[in-house]
Amino acid sequence: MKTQQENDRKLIFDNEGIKAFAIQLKKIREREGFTQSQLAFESGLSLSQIARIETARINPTLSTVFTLARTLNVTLPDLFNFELPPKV
Amino acid sequence: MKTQQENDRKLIFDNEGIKAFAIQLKKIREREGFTQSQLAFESGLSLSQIARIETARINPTLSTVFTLARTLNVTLPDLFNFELPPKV
DNA sequence: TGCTATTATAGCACATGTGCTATAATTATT
DNA sequence: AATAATTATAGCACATGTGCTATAATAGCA
Repeated sequence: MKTQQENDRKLIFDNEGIKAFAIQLKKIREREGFTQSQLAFESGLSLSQIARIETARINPTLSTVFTLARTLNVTLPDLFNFELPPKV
Repeated sequence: MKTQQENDRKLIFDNEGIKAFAIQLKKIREREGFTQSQLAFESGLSLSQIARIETARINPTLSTVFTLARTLNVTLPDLFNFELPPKV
């Protein structure tokens, strides 16, 4: 019976970066005049996923982020125009 | 017995975007003078993961990408300074 | 040509992202 | 306050990202 993390694999979850992205997404979404619901519908992503991203509960994939950028009609440098906080 | 995809869940895998990012990462990595191996070691990511990203085999998470940006010492707008291809 | 460094593949196990559905909590509107 | 709109949580199932290890393929270089 294996207990959790009995080995040495270390997964990275970048809390600081994920939080910063959450704030940025919310800012851009509101700037572009979308509700979470609209963004979900138009992007094909699920509403729960949008909420999870904006509350920094999850670590989204690039595919998800790219889909958001396309739907919001913003460039990647615009969407990623924020300072990446240092790892704590 | 469930067969694959007997339901309607559609997962997005943004082939075009992932490929564009693969090219960009390789470009930036070489520009910054890293081998895949060095980048892996210094970032704490696995070498296989770096290779998988640069060959567009996988859809990395933001945490992974943020870790790469920090190690390569580039800003996010720099790392994401490429055109997102339209979804086909 | 061989040797070495570098990059790419492969397979496994585990962790987790995502869709879906439902519900709760919060915020805006009247 | 009451209602509606919006956002946040939760739980499940499935797909897949990631680390690890090993090996193969390729590229540079003597």
